[in-house]
Formats: sequence, structure tokens, C-alpha cells
Amino acid sequence: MDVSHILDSLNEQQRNAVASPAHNLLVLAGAGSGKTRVLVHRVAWLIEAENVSPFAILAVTFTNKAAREMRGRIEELVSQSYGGMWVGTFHGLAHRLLRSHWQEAGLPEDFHILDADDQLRLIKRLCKSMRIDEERWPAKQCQWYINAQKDEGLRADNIEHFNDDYTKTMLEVYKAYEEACDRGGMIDFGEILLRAHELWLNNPQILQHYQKRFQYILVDEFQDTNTIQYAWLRVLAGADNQLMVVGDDDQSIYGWRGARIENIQSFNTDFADADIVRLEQNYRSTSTILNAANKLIANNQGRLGKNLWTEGGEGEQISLYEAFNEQDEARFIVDRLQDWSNGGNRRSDAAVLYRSNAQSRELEDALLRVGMPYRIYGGHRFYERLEIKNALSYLRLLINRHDDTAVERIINVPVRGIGGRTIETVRQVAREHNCSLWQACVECVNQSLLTARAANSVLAFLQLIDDMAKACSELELHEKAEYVIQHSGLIGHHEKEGGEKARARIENLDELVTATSSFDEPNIEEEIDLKSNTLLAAFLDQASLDAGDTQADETDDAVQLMTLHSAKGLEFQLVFLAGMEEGLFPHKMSMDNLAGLEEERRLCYVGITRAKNKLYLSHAESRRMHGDVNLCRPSRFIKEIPKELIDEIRLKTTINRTAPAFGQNGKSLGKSFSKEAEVPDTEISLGQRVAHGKFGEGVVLNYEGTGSNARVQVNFDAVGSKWLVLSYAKLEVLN
DNA sequence: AGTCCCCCCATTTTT
DNA sequence: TGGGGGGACT
Repeated sequence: MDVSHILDSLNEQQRNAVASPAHNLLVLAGAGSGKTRVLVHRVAWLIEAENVSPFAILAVTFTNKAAREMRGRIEELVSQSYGGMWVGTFHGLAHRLLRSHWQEAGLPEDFHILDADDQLRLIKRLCKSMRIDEERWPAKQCQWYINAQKDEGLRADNIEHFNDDYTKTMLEVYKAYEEACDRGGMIDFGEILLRAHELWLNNPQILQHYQKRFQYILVDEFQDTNTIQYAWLRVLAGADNQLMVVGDDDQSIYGWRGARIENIQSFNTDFADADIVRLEQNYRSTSTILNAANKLIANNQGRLGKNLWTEGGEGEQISLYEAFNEQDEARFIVDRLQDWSNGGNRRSDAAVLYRSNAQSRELEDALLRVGMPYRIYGGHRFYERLEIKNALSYLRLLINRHDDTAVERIINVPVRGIGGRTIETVRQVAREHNCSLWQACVECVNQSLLTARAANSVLAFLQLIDDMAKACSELELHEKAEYVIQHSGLIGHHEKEGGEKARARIENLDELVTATSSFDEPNIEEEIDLKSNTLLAAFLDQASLDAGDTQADETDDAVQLMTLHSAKGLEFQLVFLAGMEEGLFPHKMSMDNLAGLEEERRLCYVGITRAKNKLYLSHAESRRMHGDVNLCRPSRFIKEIPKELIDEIRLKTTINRTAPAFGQNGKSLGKSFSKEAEVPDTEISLGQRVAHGKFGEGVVLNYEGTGSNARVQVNFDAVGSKWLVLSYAKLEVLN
């Protein structure tokens, strides 16, 4: 077979990786060096050049989006579909194993997945029933502890305790939580990986089967693997299978949630025969941007080391803007975005990146003010929204009445007269009989353990679910969804609520129906008999494992706003890094230890390398945080970028500062005023008559901003009043 | 049962 | 500053 199409378009390093004869291979792929490309071409190479069966290949990613993209690109390259190949996330693949081998994994056949929210609710309930002091041991903290242990592959029994209060309490909760999950047939995200790992360790014949099958294992974003994920890979790889991992230690930014950068750093020690290929040619950014990134990241210790280079041009300098405060910063950015957009560029090619979500507000305000379309990434994902989770709970109950999480959620949503008292009684009964809440409800009704009124309500609830199940049993998946959101009363509930929020909720519920109607189970290679509920179950699994990327609106041409973390893997022509201040970035929670600081620096590296052509850095002299004003020093990361790459923007003020309108934000302006005094310029005062190249003549009405930035409001004779940045507007002072 | 108010919190997020 | 959660009050 002619395989030239696989190699021809690659550079030498990429080709070395793709056609590597090595048993184990570490590809150190710098930002923008064609990482995914190498993975995709490697798969094609294996199949077409080395005649490997697609069935023998396993490709692992972290996000569903990445998995979809990889599969898509593979199919594009080889122009056919390889159904038998497993491409998925760690969780998705592990989940698939558990579904196939639920018995060996010690799970009920209808086990279901607990998401972070379900998990927290459950832990809260447990803590309460265990009389644990919520002040001292918040449920959040317990949840964090449990997940961290699971990421490390540790069960409560494996953890040594020193009898300190903290560990003792945490273990108590952990144990109770494990029991509750077992009882209810629930597994959380960490448990999926942990179980899948144990499944192999405890069942050599199953492990052997998969070891025999997956002779070629490829892993993307390897620097993000945590302990249990790495252990899982190592077990599967065994001694014989080929492991190819691709990643970039400089882009490891998830240490705080268990990712171990050591996994990539010590890969060639763990796998002594591993080859290393470095992809250092960057196809994304200008050399200016790359140099800045290289110089910055060189400040980190213990790197595997690599130096990005490009054949492309130098490009523009990096612009640095010192804003007076966060509002001024936002205004500056929005002005630049308007220039960009007015210059005929696509807004969606521009992104504003920030360290913490709270920063988006100011930017949003500024964008809203000028009416520029924008899109904020992050926030609550589709399947995590309250109304969606409620609807899914009803659907879950159709399949399994004993799903306590679901019952807890919707037993009184919409309100049907089952109040806290009643629910507490039901919980009590469930505890006593060691049964599900559903059974406890039945028990309560039968044994008249409730007031007549409450019993009536509970009975009505039981009947409602049973009736819906009956009515739905023969319906198509999307009809089931439709039926349930109608007859559960959820729609009516939100309609009654009224308001903008409620309308959005109803829309979301409708969207859920749409999602179900376009859902078909990805690969039914396993012989699952298609009972009517199987598709629903598959959909619910998918809803738990896939955040339901809000990929709508992608057609809109909108500026992209997101955190630095969510920008990883993306690229934009124009990038702003906002809030480059000590304490914010690097964040104060992470800057007191070297590991934390270095991760922040990697985050900055990620941010810089998102930019293709033009990068703006900005910081504010003062920023309002948690209600009060903080004076901020510029981020050390700015100083780590060579000066010659940076162009410091000074919006020279040309205002006559003796003009009366200055008082407004007077109190903390001292610093800025003095700076301003250093750059005295042509005098413009309120009431001054000026001329503008485009707008003609007008009168200065107002003044805003200080320090290195200043804007004036001019009432033009022809076009009315406009706000202009002084240094850009080139106003001519008349008489 | 629902509303209102007060208090507490505030880094990053996928599965 | 502002959002969310919990408690108290109607």
C-alpha cells in the first residue's frame, strides 16, 4: 500500500515519531508543533504501513472533545472508518470495561455514575447523619479528600492513619461514602478508574484478554495523567505492548487535581527502552511570541527541555499595557478588539484569557457596553444544570427505582407536598430497613408511618413514577424524554416560576429532548440486546461522562473569553492575557511554593503560546477584588520576558489636569497623577474645541481615566458625542 | 411552603 | 463586590 500520504506532509521530527520502530516512545511535543497530527498519522501508519489491525489499537485522551477530534481526523486521513478501534477518554474507556465486566468488577449490572454534584450531596447527607461537625470538616473538603485519594489509587483501607483528627475524620467519611456507593450501585469518576484498574489486577484472564488485544496504545496529553491513570496504562501495556505517549511537560497545568508531571518526566526511566522524539518546530506563532514563551519557561527547574522555533517571521512585538484599574484594562482590551473587528478580522479569532473566572465580569461589562458579541467558556455545563439534572433524575428512576440520588433530587421537585419532615422519616425508614428510599416510601405508605396527608403525597409520587414508566416503556428515547419533562410537571414548574431564568430553563429542557433525539449509541459492537431501556441507559451514561459541550453558537462570530486553563489546546490570531499581576497571576494561593509557582509559570507559557500573530499583556495598578481595592504589582512573568520583545503602550494623556472634572475618582489617584505629570502634553481642557480626522469638529465634554490612559468625551458638531482614547484619536486643538 | 435575609466565601476543571 | 446556601420568619 502506498503510504506516502501519511509521511509526506510531515517534518523530519514528526516523521521520526510517526514511523518510529521503537517499542515505547515518548513524544515531547511543544505547543503548536503538531502533536495531534503525529498521533493521528501514527495510527494511520500502524494500520496502513505496518498492517496492524484497528482492533489492536487503543487511543486515550482526556476529554471527549479531544477523542472525537482524533477519531474524526483519523477517519479523514485514511478516508474510512475503523469501527473496532478504541478511541476515548480514560473515563470513557474504563467505564466501557466496567459495563462489560460488571460482575467481575463487583458492580450491579445497572450501576450508575455519580457526578461531582451528586457526590457532594451524598457526602453532605452522610456527614449530617454521622453528626460530623460541618464547621470543622466541610463536606467540600471531604469530597476533595476522597477524590484525591482515589486519584492516587487509594481506598480507605489502604490509607495509613496516624490517629490525627483530620485523617481519622476523613477516613470515617470515606468509608461511609464507599459503603453508601456500594449499597446504591453508584460509582464516581475516580471510582471508574480505580475499579477498572482493580478489575484487571483481580482478574488475570480479563487483563490478558485486553493485553492481547491492545498491542498498540497511544496516549495524548500524557503530562496530565494522574497516578491511577498511569498505573492503568502500565498494567495494560505489560511487557509486550507498544506504548506511545505524547505530551509536553511544560504544559502540565493540572497538578492541583492529581496530575503528576513526574509521569512524563520519568517515562524513560519507567520504560527503559523508550525512545524520545522532540517536536520543536512550531507552526503556530511568530518568533517573537515563541521567544517570549521560551525565555519565560526557562525559569522552571527540572524540565525535560526543548526549544521551540519557527520558520515564520518575527511578527509584531508583544504589547504591554499598564492599566489604571480593572475597568480601564477592560476598556483598553475592548478598544483593541473593536479595532481588530473593524479592521475586517473575525472576532472569533481573538481571545481574552484570564487566570480566574471572576475577571470575566469586567470584560463582559465593557463588551456589552459597546455591543460586541462575545462568548464565555466555562460556567455550568449543560448536563450539570439544575433543570437538566432534575429531568435526568426522572429518567433514571424509570430504569431504576432504587436510585436514591435521583429520588432525593426530585421527590419534591416540583413541589408535591413532601416536605423536609416527611423526607427525613423516609430516610430514617430506609436506614432502619437498609433499603432504598423508594422501598422506604412504599414502606411508609403501607405501614402508615406518615400523616395521611404526607402519605397521600408520597403515594402520588410513587404512582407518578410508575405511571410514567408504564407510559414510556414502548416509546422512543426522545419521546420518553419529552413525556417525562411534561408529565413530571417540570415544565409547568418552571413556567409558573416565570422570569428570564425560568424561560432559559424551559429552553434547556427542550434542548434535552433534542439531544436525546440525535443520540445514538456510539458503538454497539458488544452484544447488548436492545431492550427499550438500554438506549436510555446509554444516554444517561453519556450524559454523566460527557459535559455536553455547549458547542452551540459556534457559527456566531464572537470574541472568546476563557480562563487560561480552558484555553489549553486552542489557538487564536489575537490573544490578550489580562490581569498579569502578582497575587492574581501567579495566583497568591499558588505562589508560596516552588511547585505551585512553576505550575503558574507553565500556565503563563500555555497562555502565551495560544497566540499566533499578536499578543497583548495587561495588568492594572489597582484592582477591586472581593469588594475592596488592592494595589497590584506587575506579574513577575512580565519581567521574565525579554524587554526587547515588549512594546510598552503608553496612552499619553494630553489633558490639562487642572480641569475641574478630575475629582471623581480622586482619592487613590495620587500615584497616577504624579505619573501623568511626567508626560505633560498639549493642553486640552473641558470646553476646548477640537478637531478629529474623521468626526470633524467638536467640544470636549468630559474626561475619564487617568495615569497612562485617558479618554475624552467629545461632542462633535456632525455626529454627536463620542468617547475617544486620547493617544489614538489624534485630536487637533483648535484656536 | 415559600420568602427573605444574613452570613460566608472567593483559583484553576474533566471526567 | 456578589452569589449561594442555610436558617428563620411569615
